[in-house]
Order: sequence, then C-alpha cells, then structure tokens
Amino acid sequence: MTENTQQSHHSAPELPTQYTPADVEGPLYERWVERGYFTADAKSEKPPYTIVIPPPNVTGSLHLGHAFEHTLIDALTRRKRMQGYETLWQPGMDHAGIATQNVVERELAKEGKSRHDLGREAFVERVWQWKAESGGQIAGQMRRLGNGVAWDRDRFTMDEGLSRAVQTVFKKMFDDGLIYRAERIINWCPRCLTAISDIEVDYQDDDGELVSLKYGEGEDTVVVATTRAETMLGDTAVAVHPDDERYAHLIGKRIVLPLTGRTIPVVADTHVDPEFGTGAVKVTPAHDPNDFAIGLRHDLESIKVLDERGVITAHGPFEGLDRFEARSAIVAALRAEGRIVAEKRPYVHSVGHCSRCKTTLEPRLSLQWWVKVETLAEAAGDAVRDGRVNIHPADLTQRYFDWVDNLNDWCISRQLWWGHRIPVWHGPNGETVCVGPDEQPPSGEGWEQDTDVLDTWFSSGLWPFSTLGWPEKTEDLAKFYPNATLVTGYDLMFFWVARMMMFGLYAMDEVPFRTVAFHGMVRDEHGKKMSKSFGNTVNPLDWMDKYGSDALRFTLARGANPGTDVPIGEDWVQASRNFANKIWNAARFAMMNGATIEGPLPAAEQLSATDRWILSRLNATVADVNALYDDYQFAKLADALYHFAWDEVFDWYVELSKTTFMAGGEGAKVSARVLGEVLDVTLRLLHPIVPFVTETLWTTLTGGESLVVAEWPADSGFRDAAAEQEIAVVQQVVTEVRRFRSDQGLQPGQKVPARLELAGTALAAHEAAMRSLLRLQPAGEEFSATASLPVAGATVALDLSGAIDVEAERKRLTKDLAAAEKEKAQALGKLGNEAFLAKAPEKVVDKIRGRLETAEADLVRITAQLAALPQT
RNA sequence: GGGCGCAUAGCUCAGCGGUAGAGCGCUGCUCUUACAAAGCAGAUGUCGGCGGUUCGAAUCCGUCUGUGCCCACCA
Repeated sequence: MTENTQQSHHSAPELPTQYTPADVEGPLYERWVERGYFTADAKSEKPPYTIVIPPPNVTGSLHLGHAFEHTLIDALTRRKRMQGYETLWQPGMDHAGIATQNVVERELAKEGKSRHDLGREAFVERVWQWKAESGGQIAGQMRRLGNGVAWDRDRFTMDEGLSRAVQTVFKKMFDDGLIYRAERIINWCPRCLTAISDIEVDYQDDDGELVSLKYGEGEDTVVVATTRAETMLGDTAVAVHPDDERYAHLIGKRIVLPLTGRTIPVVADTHVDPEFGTGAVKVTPAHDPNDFAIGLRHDLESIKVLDERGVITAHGPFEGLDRFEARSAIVAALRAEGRIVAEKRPYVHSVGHCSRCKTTLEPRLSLQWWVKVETLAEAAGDAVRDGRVNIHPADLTQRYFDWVDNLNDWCISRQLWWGHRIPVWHGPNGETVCVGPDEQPPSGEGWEQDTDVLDTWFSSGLWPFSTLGWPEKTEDLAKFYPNATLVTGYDLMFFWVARMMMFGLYAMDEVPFRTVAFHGMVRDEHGKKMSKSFGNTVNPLDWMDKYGSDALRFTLARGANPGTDVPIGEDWVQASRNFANKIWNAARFAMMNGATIEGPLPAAEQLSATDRWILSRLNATVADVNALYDDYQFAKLADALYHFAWDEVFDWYVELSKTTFMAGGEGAKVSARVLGEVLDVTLRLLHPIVPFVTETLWTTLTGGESLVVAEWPADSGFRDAAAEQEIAVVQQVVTEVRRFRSDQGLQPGQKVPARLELAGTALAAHEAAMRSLLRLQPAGEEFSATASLPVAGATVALDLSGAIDVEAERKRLTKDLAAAEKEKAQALGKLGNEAFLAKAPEKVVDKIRGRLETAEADLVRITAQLAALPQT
C-alpha cells in the first residue's frame, strides 16, 4: 500500500478503484507482528484480557471451522486491545495423541510400513517431523486470517514446560488418590489397539442380527438372545430377574454352556428386564460392561475370549478367527447342535465405533489408569451453578450439568506411542512409584516406566494455565489467569471445557475462565455438515485467495448466532467481498472530497441537519455494537455495521452531502470534517472483524499509526431526534419521487424540470440535495406541471413535457389508497376498542395513534396526487 | 428410553406478545461526476397443522406432524 500517511488528509490519496486484498493483507500482517502489537506484558498496568486458542490438532491444516472460531476470538481480542486491555490471545497447538498417531500411521502405510517396523522411538521421531510440518501450515493459515496472537508465546502440549505441568498434576492427583489403576471393561479399538474413553465412542445404529440360543439340557434349559454370538465362549452365567417365575426353578443351578463343555450358573439379578426378550441374559463379564457388573455382584469368573485385535483366543476350533468370522462360525456350530431356537433376524441396535477410525469397538476387560472424577466434577458443576463461570448461550448450561452431574471415572491411559508417557515406574516385585517432575525415577534391575501414554485431553485440560508457565509461579499466571473468555464449539463441552473446569479448580483453586462462549459448527450453504466424505469441505485459504481474508471473516462473523450452526456458501463470501469493496470506494470518495479528522468537530449549531443526523446515528450505532459485543452477538453486530455503513452512510449521507461538497466553501469544510469523523469511527468499529481493509483506509485517512492500537470508539451521547426525523422526511420525498420516475419509465439519468414547494418546511435546506438526487432541473419559463407529488408537507411538481402514463399512475395510487384506508380502519378499530385502550401499554397506544396519523396523511397525499392527475 | 432444539419469502437465517425482516437469488431501468464487486425501483410469505390463553399471538400454553442434536447399561 501507499506510504503517504503524512500528507494524506490534505490531498486526495491515490487509491485504485478496486480493493485488492492480496496487495495489502500479507504485508500489513507482518507489520503488525513486527511492531509487537500482539504481544502481552505481564508487567503492564492495564487490566488483563485473556483468551486461549482452542489448540488446533497438528493433524494437517485448518478447516473452515477453525477460521470461524479464530474470527470470533480475533474480533473479541482486537476490540479489547483497542479498549485498552493488556490483551493476550494465547496461541498454540495440541499434539492430539490418537488423532495424530493415526495420521502418521496412515502416512507410513503408504510406504508399506507400520509403526512397529520403526519401533517406538523412531516412530515418535517421525511424528515430531509431521508435527513440524503440520504446525507450519497451521501457523501460515492463522497469519493469513489475520489472527492477532502472541506468537512469542506459542505453545505445544508436548513442550517441555507443558509436559512438566502434566507430570505435576498427575503426581498431585496420584498422591491425592484421584488417579488409580484398575481392571475394568473399557472401550477398546481393535484397530488403534488402545483403550478410549466413553466420550470418544460414536454410537451408530447398525444392522445386526439377533439370534436366540438354547443353553442347558433337558428341563433345565433357557433361551438367551444375542447379537454377539462369539462372546458366548466367554459366558460364565445366565442371569434372570429374581422375581421371574418362569425361571425360579433354575436359579442357583448350573446349566450346560454349548460348545465349551463348561457349565455355568443361573443367577438372579435385578438388572435383567423380564419384559425384554426371553427375560434371560447370557453373561460375559470380560466383554460387556453390564455383564461385568453382574459378574462383580455374583462373583463370576471373567473369561477373555478375544485378544486386542478382536481375534478369538479361546482354545478350540474357533481360535484365530476374527470376531466377525467367529460370529457366523459359532452360529453355524450352534445350529448343527440344534441350539438355535429362532433364526437370525435383522436387528438394528446402537453400536459403539471409534471416533477416530470408525472401527467397531470391542468392550474389553483391561487394566487401565483412571481419574476419580466425583469431587472434581462436583466442583466443576458448582462453579457454574454459583455463577463464577457463565455459559453462553445460557440454554447450553443444562447440557453441561447433565454431564458433570452424571460422570463416570475417566479412563486416561492409552496404549499409544504419541503422547505424555505416564510418569509411573513399575518395580520388579509389583511396586508402583509415581514420579514427580523434579524426582529421579527408581533405577535398578527390573524397574520400568509404564508404557502407556495419557489421553490427549489430559494435557489440553491444563491449557489455560500450563500455557502461562504453571507449575512455576509466574508473573504471567498472576496476570492472565483466570482467562476472561473461552471461545469454543459446543462439541467440545465435555471433551475439553468440563476437563478444564475440573483441572483449573483442582490445580489452581480458581476457575479457568469467567465466561464460556459456545459457537456452533460451520456447515455448507444448505446447512449440511461439512465432511470429507460428502466432498463439501472448504480450505479457507482458497476463499481467502479469491476474496480476501476480510471477506471470509465478515461472512463468518455475520453468520455467528450464539451456539447455533453456521451455514456458509461461496456466494456469501462474495457478498462480503463486495462489502469490503464498497467500504473501499466510499472511503476513496470521502478522501477525494477532503474528508478529514483534523481539528475539532464543529459544534452542533454549525452543523446541517444532515450532519447532525448521521452523527446521531453514528453514536447510536456505537452503543448498539458495544452492547452486542458484550453479549457475543457477532451476527447481529456485523449486520448492524453492514447496514449502518452501507445504507445510512454510503447510500444516504454521502449522497445527500454531494451537493454540499460540490458547492465548496465553509459548508463543504464542515461536512468534510463530519464525514471524516463518521468514517474514522466506522472503520474503528469494523476493524475487529475486517482488519485489513479498515487498516489500509484508516491509516490513509488519519495518518495514524495503526487501528490495531487505536482507541475503540465510545458513544459520545450525541443524539438528535429532530434531525433524524427531518432526514426521514427527506428520504420519504426522495423515495416517492424516485418511485414515480421509475413507474413512469423515466431513465435514471434523465433530467426533468421541476418545481419544489418547500417553503415553510424544514425541507427547504435540502432542496439542492434533493434536486441532485432526483435529477430535477430548475423550472423554466414554459414549465407546465404534468404531475404533482405532495409528500409530507412538500410538493414536487414535475414537467415531463409530454403525457405521463396516467393509467399506470392511477393504478398505483389506487392500490396505495386502498392500503392506506385499510391501515386507517385497522388503527381506528383498535383505538375504538375499549378493552385495548384499557389494557394496552401507553407506548403501544401511541404507536397505533402514530400509525393512524400516517395513514391519514397518506390518504390526503394520495388523494391529492390522484386529483392532480391529468384527465384522460 | 430420556433430554434439548428447530419448522418464518426460492435458498440460508434473524425476529420470540403489539403494522412480517435481512443477506443471497429474482424482475425492470441505468456505466447518474466513489464503487456495474455498483445505483435506483420492484415482486415474493393465511410465520408447519389443529386447539387454547390474551384487547391483541410468528411470538405464550397444549397437541399433532416433520426434522436435527445430545445423553443412556436397547441382552
């Protein structure tokens, strides 16, 4: 961009007629970073404002959802920075354990290798390489978007410092008895070969087959149904309801389990629903969570029949079969023995899948590490209940409570290689030692570190304080914790938000943030979920290249209604690009006419009604936008700015001021100052959403250093209802005459002789502007009015020097007349209704009276216009 | 099975008790001295159905239908 900032407000700057984002965005961003605008200083006297980035996974590049989230956070932090806060937009990325490991494993697979070919150490090295690459891409995308993050504070969940935080918390929780190791049924992914937590399970309705099996011999038989026949090899009981008379005679007996040569007991357990199926349930404690619970209650044996890959381990003819092969093989074998009493029937049921690879999960008995959540979850719930943390929008609060109030212990160990290794050493005689960050692990023969790594959300849960240097007592921590706001998607409420709440309250004894502002998911233009399999995903870079970052940002902000999903289509980005271009050209025009911010704003008495009107509207807009920002109403504030800028400033104020500017002199100088003011403030207001175009124009207009560090506008309190009313009338007259011209088929540029009767009205001052807008020439000697348009106390008489289309006009007016009459009748009806008058608030009654007045005025106007029509 | 939400103009959505709104799209006329990525004018909705509350309901209540999401130990 041009560097003519010093003299720019004295001479019209040379700006091209079209805004080309690519020319300005990159260099501007680098300049902002170089000048250190985005850094945050713990020693600052300013009040802090902190938002941490929801750390993107280093699994590739950012998608539109990230761009959306970043736009919102950037807008919030840019505004706060302008408001004088010591603002920290903490950047960083997440190692994303299982997700990243899977991505790199897929890369390896392309080379025909598995992670086992490399071994743990080499594999992890390989993931670090991938991290460097992915992280670079992500940072590049963030720069393109214009994110004002403190790059000097960039963090990664597996940095030394953050790893230290992980180890510290683990040790503390271990010592407090909040972390323990236990063998339980967990969700096991036979492809990823790891346990996953309950919330990493995606349930889908799958088509299964229900088979009914007969267990036992002779009179002691019972029929059970199952969709997972292969697990019968591990059955160690049949359970029935204690009150179920059908099976009373069997309770306590042992019956024959087919194919195995074993006998199993029939136990009574209230978990069984006698109404469901046969009322008898096969019990496989090693491969089903409910059965495991039954097993505990009845002291049943747990027999594992599937290995970690889902392959049958039980001895016998089925050994080595995959679980799905085994399923049909076992059904076939049972059929051969006459054990199938009801043929397979289709059965749709909910089946858990790995949220990372979609593989059908296998519930599996396994020794894992757990977090005891009870006290942590209670504290996390209380912090919201007592208002220390606000959830926005509020209707998501219930969902949060439902979760934290009904939480099961959290399985935190993963049988992966990429992640924070569990800081526990196992000794040769079964000893277990948890090692803190400053302690030496036990050495000697037989001591080994636990091979598991932690759930990736363990480290993400520490993010609001681990990024600030915890466990050291840093100045950053003192200044920037708790964070002000957390901006994230509602899909992360359980994975991340609730965990941050638990960890923050536990480790810091303080909430992690004051407000959680949930956003929705970005969808395509038809509201469909974006996914690679639908082929409707968008790389934000493509749209930024085509339309500019500002256009993408504005589109995303404009769609951001709290907590609700955001559909976005390329057409909409185009429309935002058009808006940016409109701002560009309006500013160009303003500067060509000498718009300036130099000198004091003239006092109200020196201003025209037009100037007072726009300043009144400007300040009202400042107030509106501020209120909307404080309520995270991005869509509404973007819309308010769009309409204020485009409709009011560009389409009306600029147009109404053109004659003033052309006339020159003192009036032009005053208007140039007002226009400069309006532009200045409007650009400031728009800057957090569209930082690039506003920065370019604002520095040119004002010669100021940068909008990034400029002051956020305050409502001066200036309002002028009279001027607003006056301009409303001007708009009404202009619109009515334009309508007439258009209906009469006059070309927009065609000049028409006209006589304006404005005497005695405030409109007289606007005659020149109205004539210019309406292409009305002075009435000459042989002026002969062919149409007379009375509007709001004024009359515009036009000489079309020829016949007008009387019928078209009569038709139009007749229609308008009918509408006005209807309006009048409605208003009269209301005002004649005693119940209404008695019960309606005065405000509403006044409104109806106003409506009646308008309708009556319209009737007078339209009747006069009809009367003025030439006879045919 | 439980819970939450949504059904408003062709599309995507605001409005949530007092005359139906926006963006895009559509129609017509214009390169009118910033912008055709523009300007001006215009058309389009018994606000899902049915009941109820109210002086008044797109807005509150009930119910039905359709649709989406979250949670759950569906053998």
